[in-house]
Amino acid sequence: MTELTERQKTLLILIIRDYIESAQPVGSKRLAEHYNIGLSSATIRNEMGALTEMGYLRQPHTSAGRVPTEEGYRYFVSQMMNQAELPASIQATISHQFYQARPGVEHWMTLAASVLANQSQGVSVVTAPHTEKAKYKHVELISTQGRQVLMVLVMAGGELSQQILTLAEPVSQERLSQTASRLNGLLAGLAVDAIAALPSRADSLDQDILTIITQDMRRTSESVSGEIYTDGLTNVLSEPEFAESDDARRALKLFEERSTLQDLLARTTINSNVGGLQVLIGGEGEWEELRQCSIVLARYGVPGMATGMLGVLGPMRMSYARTIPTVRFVARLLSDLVSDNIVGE
Amino acid sequence: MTELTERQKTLLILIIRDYIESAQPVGSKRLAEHYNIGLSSATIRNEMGALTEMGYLRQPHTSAGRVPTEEGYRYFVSQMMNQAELPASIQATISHQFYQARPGVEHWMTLAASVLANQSQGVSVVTAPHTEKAKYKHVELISTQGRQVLMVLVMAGGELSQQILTLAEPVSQERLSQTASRLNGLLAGLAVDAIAALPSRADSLDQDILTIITQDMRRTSESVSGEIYTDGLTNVLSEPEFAESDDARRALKLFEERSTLQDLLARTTINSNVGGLQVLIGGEGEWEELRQCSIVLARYGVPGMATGMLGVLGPMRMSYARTIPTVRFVARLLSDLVSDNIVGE
DNA sequence: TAATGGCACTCTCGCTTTGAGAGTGCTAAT
DNA sequence: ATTAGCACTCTCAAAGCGAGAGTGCCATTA
Repeated sequence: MTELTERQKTLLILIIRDYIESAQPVGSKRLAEHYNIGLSSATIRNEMGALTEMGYLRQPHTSAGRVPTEEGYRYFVSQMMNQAELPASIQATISHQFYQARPGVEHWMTLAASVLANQSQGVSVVTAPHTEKAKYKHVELISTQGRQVLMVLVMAGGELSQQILTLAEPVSQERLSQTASRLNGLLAGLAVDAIAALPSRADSLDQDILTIITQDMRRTSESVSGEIYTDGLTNVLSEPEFAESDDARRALKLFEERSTLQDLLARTTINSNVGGLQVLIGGEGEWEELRQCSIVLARYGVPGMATGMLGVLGPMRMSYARTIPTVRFVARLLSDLVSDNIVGE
Repeated sequence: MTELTERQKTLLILIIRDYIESAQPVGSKRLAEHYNIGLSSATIRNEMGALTEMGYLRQPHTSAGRVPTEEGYRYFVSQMMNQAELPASIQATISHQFYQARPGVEHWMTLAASVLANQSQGVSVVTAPHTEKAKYKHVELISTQGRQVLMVLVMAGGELSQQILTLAEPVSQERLSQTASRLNGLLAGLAVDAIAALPSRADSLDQDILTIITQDMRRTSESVSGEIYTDGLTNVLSEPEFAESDDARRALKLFEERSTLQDLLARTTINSNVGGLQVLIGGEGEWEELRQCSIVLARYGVPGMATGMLGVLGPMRMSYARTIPTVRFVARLLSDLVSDNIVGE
């Protein structure tokens, strides 16, 4: 694939921009009229021919305008990756929303998903901060009724896990508190492997709880991501390219089922770092359901401590110019939030 | 509106059943051929005319078959309300799923939503158990880092609320535990009003936490329902009646926005009791977005202690015969779960 | 020699036309 | 009371048709 001339670059970007706005194949005449490039439609036609030859454009049928190929989008995105800051006014609005939201990971995630969905008019997904090597921080045991006990386990990084246990026999709150306090002393800062390696406890209640804690921490460690929040599922339904086919339905289904979504996130972001930003165009051959879609993804958090993902799904002709800066900005914002509020070891 | 003859009843139910299956206007000839009622198409035509006259049926255009009106559906539903148990095998499958799910309200809700969505092929919604008069049960304060403190508040009925607090200055875990323990002693079993009426505490940390607890409990008391879980958003998109118009999108949007959904649940179930079951057909004039939809709703839980809602949204021609028993069964199941695991006072 | 104007050609899209099919209501006969 | 028959109505899908938009190519221009 040969180099693009300066003029071809300008033209290509113009075409893609126009197509993103209008959702309709763009022709040479329309281009020449609407934008005052100093070129006639004939010249543009020639260049379009060249761009088509090189694989950046495509014509739906012999006599329609041109439409960007995945390759074209990829070029387009690579061009705007570096620049493109979110307007200060929008930054302020978003920051403000976070500032006055109720504190708590849960609310931040919901808010982040909502902001992303609204700004980008796409489907957003945010995963809660998560550590791969869970470390013990604190446990609480709260007697509820009879043999029921509510266990709240806090891990370093801030992840929480709650569970209702049913004990073999009723136990007083006092005894539960003592057990919790003993375990807190014993386990503070330990990773799951270290805990598993500990000798059995003499007290049988202590031992039971310890076992459950280990299970719980293992489960947390093994899961690929924290809880998943989505928003804007319906946004994408109004896009014209999804009006007819049920491609949209299938893509949404993918996003609704957490397990497959987790899989997708895991596979695609295995090598993406905090601060980085990744754009998947057309499913990249991997995901049949996403043939017509693009995803903008970023990782946020404090590497090694707790990180999460956030992203936006939209039609392939989504407004990258709007989505990419938004994702980047929200990622930074969440990173700050995490590092400010992280639960230390 | 005069009485229906026995034959008219049979016919009406047959017609609706057929329409629910086929999604197409049903004509007299088709009816006479497929079901062996001992009647000719002409007779059926006459009866259909009568039923149309009475408002139970409608013809989309002069020469198409008949389609049920909302009134028709209402009659149909009222007929099946009493009978209709879920097949034992399905009951067993569902129970089994709950049995082997991880314990915890959060997981039960997710599972309930999933079961409802799958069984009914509609959009499901489940709200977590919630009490209107929140009573204090327990608080935990966990020091995280510097001035950050994680507060976990447990209320009678089992509702949880977590929050990250930022104190004015760092406080040791020991002092936090003492505060928590003092407050637990002081507040056990109290309702929010009683707590608000308490005299100020001497210790300023105690007082600060107390204020936050009060706020939190008030917020919980005021909210109409517990957290909302949904599933199956995409199910409804494959229905033929939503293929073209964006009615589906609007209905889904309604379900995606928790605030409006809460409003809907609040308004429609204000007078429905645990055990009862309510079917909203065509939005009942109240909800423009739901003109083409029906909702099957039930309340579950222990009245006075903690109750929640669950329901299914589908097209007006949803399979009531499948949905109604499922909703009823899951409601019973959740009620049992709540009363078994309720956090006592 | 790069850019342009002109022209013949192609293909889609929206419009109307048309005929088959399904369903109805009415009436006369059983 | 039920049914067979018939004329009538209306939708839906297929087919035909013309306008419009866009293309590629070639001769001409600056």
